[in-house]
Amino acid sequence: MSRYNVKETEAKWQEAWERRACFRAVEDPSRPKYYVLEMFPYPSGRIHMGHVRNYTIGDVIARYKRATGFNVLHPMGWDAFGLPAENAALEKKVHPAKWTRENIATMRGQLRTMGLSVDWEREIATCDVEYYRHEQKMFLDFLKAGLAYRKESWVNWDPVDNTVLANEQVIDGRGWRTGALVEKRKLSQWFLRITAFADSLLNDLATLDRWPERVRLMQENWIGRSTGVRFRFALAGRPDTLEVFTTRPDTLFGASFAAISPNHPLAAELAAGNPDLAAFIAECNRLGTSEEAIETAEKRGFDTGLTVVHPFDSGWTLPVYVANFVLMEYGTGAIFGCPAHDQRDLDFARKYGLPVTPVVIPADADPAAFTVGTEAYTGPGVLRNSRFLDGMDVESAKQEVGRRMEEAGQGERTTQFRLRDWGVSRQRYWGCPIPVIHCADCGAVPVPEADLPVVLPEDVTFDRPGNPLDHHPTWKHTTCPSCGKPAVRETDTFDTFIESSWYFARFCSPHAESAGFERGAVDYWMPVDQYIGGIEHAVLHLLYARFWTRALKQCGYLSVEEPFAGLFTQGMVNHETYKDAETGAWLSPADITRNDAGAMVRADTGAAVTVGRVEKMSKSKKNVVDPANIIDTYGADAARLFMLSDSPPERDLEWTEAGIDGAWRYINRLWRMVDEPPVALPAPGAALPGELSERAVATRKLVHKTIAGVGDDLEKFRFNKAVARVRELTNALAEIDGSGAGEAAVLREGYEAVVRLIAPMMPHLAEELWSRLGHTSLLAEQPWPRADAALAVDDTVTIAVQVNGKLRATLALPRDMAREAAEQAALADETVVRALDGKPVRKVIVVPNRVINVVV
RNA sequence: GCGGGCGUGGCGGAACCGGUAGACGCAUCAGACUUAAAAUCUGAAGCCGUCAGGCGUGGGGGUUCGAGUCCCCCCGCCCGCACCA
Repeated sequence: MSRYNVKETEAKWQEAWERRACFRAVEDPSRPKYYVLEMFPYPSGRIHMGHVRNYTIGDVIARYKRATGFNVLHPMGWDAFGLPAENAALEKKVHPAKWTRENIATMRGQLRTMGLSVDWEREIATCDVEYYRHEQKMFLDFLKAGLAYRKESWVNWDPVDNTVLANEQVIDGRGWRTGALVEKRKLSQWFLRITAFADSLLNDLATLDRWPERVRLMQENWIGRSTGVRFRFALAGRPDTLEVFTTRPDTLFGASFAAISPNHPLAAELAAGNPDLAAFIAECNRLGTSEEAIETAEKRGFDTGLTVVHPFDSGWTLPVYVANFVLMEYGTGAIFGCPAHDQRDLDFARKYGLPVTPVVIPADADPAAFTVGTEAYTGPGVLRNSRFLDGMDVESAKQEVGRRMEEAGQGERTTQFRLRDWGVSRQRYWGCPIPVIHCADCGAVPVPEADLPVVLPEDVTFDRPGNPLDHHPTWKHTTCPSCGKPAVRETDTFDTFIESSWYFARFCSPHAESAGFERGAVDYWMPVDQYIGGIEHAVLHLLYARFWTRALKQCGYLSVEEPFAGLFTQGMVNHETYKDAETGAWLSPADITRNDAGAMVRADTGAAVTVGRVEKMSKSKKNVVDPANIIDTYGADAARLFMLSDSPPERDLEWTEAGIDGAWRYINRLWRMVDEPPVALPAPGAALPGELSERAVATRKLVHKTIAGVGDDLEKFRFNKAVARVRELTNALAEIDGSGAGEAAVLREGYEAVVRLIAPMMPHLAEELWSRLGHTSLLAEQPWPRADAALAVDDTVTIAVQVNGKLRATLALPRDMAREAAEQAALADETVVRALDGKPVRKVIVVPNRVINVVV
């Protein structure tokens, strides 16, 4: 018995595909295109199981779509700028460029062993000047279009990384990478006007019907649109006004106070002459935004002594508080409080003894008796105690107040977003230089297009904290493009989310020199038909990419608005965790073995091991399995099969030794079956004989059902079901000894079907078996098999017979049998008769080809 | 707190539109081959019961001839957001 030589075989077919350039993508307007893209990897050093899962899923889609006639673009590249390279520079004294390029080389080699149907000629790395020079140009165009601007602003400062973080990089008041408590600093920063597209980014989510619902929801919440009225209170005894934003202008006659944020300019002004207030503000800021603080923070305020005048009654004034729950970053940093209809305002009012006047009464409540206790009423109802609004519903009252405000010039109806503009300046070295020069006289001047690219210098040192670009002896010194005087370059670099905001377009023409991409190529390939990646990018990356695409469109670069027509978010790869029972130290799966008693112990010492929860593979918990080792031992196909079996792709997958063994066993079983058939098979392409045994006919039916089923499963990302179906067919084929009429021919048909159906999942094995079946063509270039629709349906069906809904028998009957005949057959069945026990039949329900229910 | 998702054998998971619950795999057990083991092959198996049969999809109720699937209430787990006026 020969054995399947994985290593040789996988290498052989990878070379064959390469030689034939099977996966090279060429624009061809006469054919329908399909762009499959997995989120490109950060070159961290080695590939991990998450990559294997991601790229396996993408490759199945790419190979399947190619076989079904699409012109497929399936590229690969590197998200190569970013902090880890600088950390490596500090820790290991390696230059970030060297570290990054070496990692890319390693990981490229590892990905190649997976046998991905990738067009490697399109490979890009975002740290190459050939890549990032184009985003410098885009940025200049955004500047001209008013989509980029500079503003002095408070930034989140990570004291460990010495860098600015975006709001979304701050989690519970801590840096997302370092976990360090974030500080506030004021710096001049570049911003991209993502809010200019807030409406479009929100509304067009509805058109993304091939995106997961929850991703759309998360983006919707992130953008956070709300409509309301922005208006100005007159401050009693002062010439200025206090501007507030409200979504409930209808409750204006229920107002009992106004409140401003501790960071509001007015608060700062008042604090200057009031030490108590200054102390209160300082305390609010100290509390910060930490998880605990928000959860338990009590509503607290400080009465400023100022009052504002009610906009519709000059004789009515409201006290102005500084309140800890009012955010400076949202709206105007000031509100009016209506306790009866807002829980926060109610908590506040109860604490400070402010009046609570209900002005919206539920339709079914008695207006005279309706009161608000400890819970604010936020539902619909009829306006009361509200003068000219009395009797209106909430919506009309909102509009009426807005209208009157606008008439009086006191305010206007507006839309407010939670989304803020995207701060893109980073005080880092390993990123794309921001193409701007600072001149003492002319200010921030864009680098002229002719002077692009601004190349990131590589001769830098990391011996001092802060940004090496800043310390570089010559790099930043230049002359002002506007006045010619000495000036300095911007030493900040771009947020690396910028590179990943347009790489999908670059893949369309990765070698274009005069522009980031050629118009014709992008028009042909974009949008990405199927994008695949982790859920962790649900908001940031995907929102930025959607924004950048809109900005590019506005600047005339391309014609699409949505970069990703379809999105699939895969689950994580998990593994059991292990700890030394005595020391509590995490142990890697490689350190564990089973002793003779079957217990988990340390392989080195034999000491007892505690088996912990199944968790996401992570270095910190040491529960990682290196895919390179797996591929080296079992081959790429086994790893790929394991990734696709059992767990649906959107769910988490538990990596187990038993699972990879199972995959390996199946590969060998299939190989043996095809390599040593029970009878000699007819030549490839030979016609089926006219006479077929009953078993042969049944097998053909299963073959064609499986072909139809697997295609359907792959279309719907049900890879686990596709695998199950193919295994079912394999089991059936293994039963056939070839002795009956026509069985040898049916075995060939069946083997070929299995081989072709597994090709997207296990391409090397499939290619090898295809060749062993006598074909000289490459399977990678063969079309997807077609199911014979006539064979894919059964002419005998198994019908369940129930008595009062309980299963009593199953009958094999011809498909589409007449109801009466089916009913007779059911009533004649022995077990059914016994179950009826002579009782009169009241009714018989017949569901054709499925079930017969006898009711007694 | 708000929003979303999930709950099926020992385990991962199937079950199209309300119609035979447990496909496929893992683990387990028995048998064959072997001096033996591994590998491989054959077979068993939701649970209770000797059989007849009964019970079973987190729990309780409902709709229906029929419910894992639909409706109501409850429990548990996971994810996202978090004072957004």
